[in-house]
Amino acid sequence: MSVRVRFAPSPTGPLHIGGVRTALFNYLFAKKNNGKLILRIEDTDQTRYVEGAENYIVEALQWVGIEFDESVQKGGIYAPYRQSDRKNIYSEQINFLLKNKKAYYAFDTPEELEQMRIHLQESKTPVQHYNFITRDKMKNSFTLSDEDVKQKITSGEPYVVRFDMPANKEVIMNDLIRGEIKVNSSTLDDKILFKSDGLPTYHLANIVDDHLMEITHVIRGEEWLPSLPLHILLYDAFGWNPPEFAHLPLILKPNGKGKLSKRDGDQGGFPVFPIEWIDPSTNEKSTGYREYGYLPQAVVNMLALLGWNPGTEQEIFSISELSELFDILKVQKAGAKFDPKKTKWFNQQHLKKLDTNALAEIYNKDLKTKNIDAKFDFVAKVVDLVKDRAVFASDLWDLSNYFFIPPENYDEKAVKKFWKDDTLDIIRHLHSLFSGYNDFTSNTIENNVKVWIEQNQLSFGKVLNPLRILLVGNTIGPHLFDIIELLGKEETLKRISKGIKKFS
RNA sequence: GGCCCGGUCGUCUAACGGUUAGGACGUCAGAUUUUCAUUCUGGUAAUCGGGGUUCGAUUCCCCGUCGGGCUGCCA
Repeated sequence: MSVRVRFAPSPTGPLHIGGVRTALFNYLFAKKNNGKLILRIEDTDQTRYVEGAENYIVEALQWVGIEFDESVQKGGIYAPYRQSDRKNIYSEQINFLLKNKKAYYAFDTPEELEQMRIHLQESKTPVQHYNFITRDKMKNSFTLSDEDVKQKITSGEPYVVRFDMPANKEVIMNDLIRGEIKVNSSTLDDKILFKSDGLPTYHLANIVDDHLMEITHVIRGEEWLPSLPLHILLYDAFGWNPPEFAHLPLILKPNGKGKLSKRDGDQGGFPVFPIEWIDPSTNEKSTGYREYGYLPQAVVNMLALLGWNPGTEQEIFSISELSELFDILKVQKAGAKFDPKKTKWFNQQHLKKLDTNALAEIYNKDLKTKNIDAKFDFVAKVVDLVKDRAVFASDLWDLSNYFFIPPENYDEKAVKKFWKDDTLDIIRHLHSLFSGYNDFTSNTIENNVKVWIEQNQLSFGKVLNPLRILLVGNTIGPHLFDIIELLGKEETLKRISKGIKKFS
């Protein structure tokens, strides 16, 4: 049987970076096993519907490079792929469970349920659930006569359908990552499978769809582990074979206390969403990895190694390398704390691997938004010179803006440190020296200047630092003579003259 | 409270039951450099605690402890 896995997000807001990792692991697993990856939208909670969330999910996943074989957009033979479009399927399936006494009707109001919970809490019962004990005191198929139930339903009274959770049954499960897990069903509850709004809950919908869509492996977050026994029992109730399960460890806050959340990103100054999200109700904007300047391949690399590794000492991978190497059995059991610093390092590494033209392409777009129209060749040369010191593509501007705009001011500290009484004379000499050069290439100028420095018994620092200040505005940047060559004779002399005027 | 899952440097992690417990990020120091950055070299630092099993436990078992998740007509 060929592998079929799914990523099943709920369109209740932007996709969290943890969700992206779950999608990634599904993708890698599918690729590794020559299987298919399905995107299924789980929108059975209409009260939590958020405008734009579904589009966001699709765009975000596309950005990181996760492609689906079947989805709402792409279609497929198991369509529809949006749960709100599959309502009739769930009603049919819930009737099957009802008919076979695996599920039952319940008419308790939210207030009555709340009462029950308070009661159980006060009585300090060890297991505080709507279950085989407490249901005898509630309004449901067990306590009401068949006629009453029928009457209530036909009269339009709201009802839910609950799972008839058996008592004292050892449920033995297997998880690809964690191994065997045992739970006694008496600690579980009669979960609602079908809501009074006519839609299924996640529990019902995901079992029905996974079965109908012939999903072979369910790879999802660890937060689903507690409902695994329910799911197994549901497959059993339907008489279906369950797929294999793998529950991924959670991504934790950098300090390790709890799941990573949006707040952590705001406080720690790092994104937790793949791409920018603007909350439609508050207009609040959250910057994404994309807007922050992260490369998608770096995000993928970082995410893949958060909770998994191939067992070698290699750290930098492309998504296709990961697809080759991925092994679900090697996924870590413990939650992994998110490390913003290492994430930056991953980006730096991938930025370095990027070829100059590709990076220049990105930078050129950036320049255009700043209304700077430079020749591509020139941009590429600039990029080549400064790319080693960039962590983000967005660093490029800070690193090289002086190539496009002459410095307006000179850094005060740098001036104070390097501009001495005799500096102006030296700079004047350099100006006339440069004016005489016809060959304005880095090496030639460097050799000439060095000879001149030695002849006049000056030091490099004394000459080159002030010169750098006039050309760059500060004592930073790549090899000075490379800068000079790129700037060209005319521009170099212009900047020196400007400096002479300023300091005269 | 109940149920479930976890615990190797600060962080991500490696280690057929036998290793001087390895690598990476970070950090610190040094080297290189006209500057900043890069780069290079080196240092730093860990098996949660207690019992077992074993000739020998990071590794297997039990207890404790700590951490996390779940406990909704949410997913």
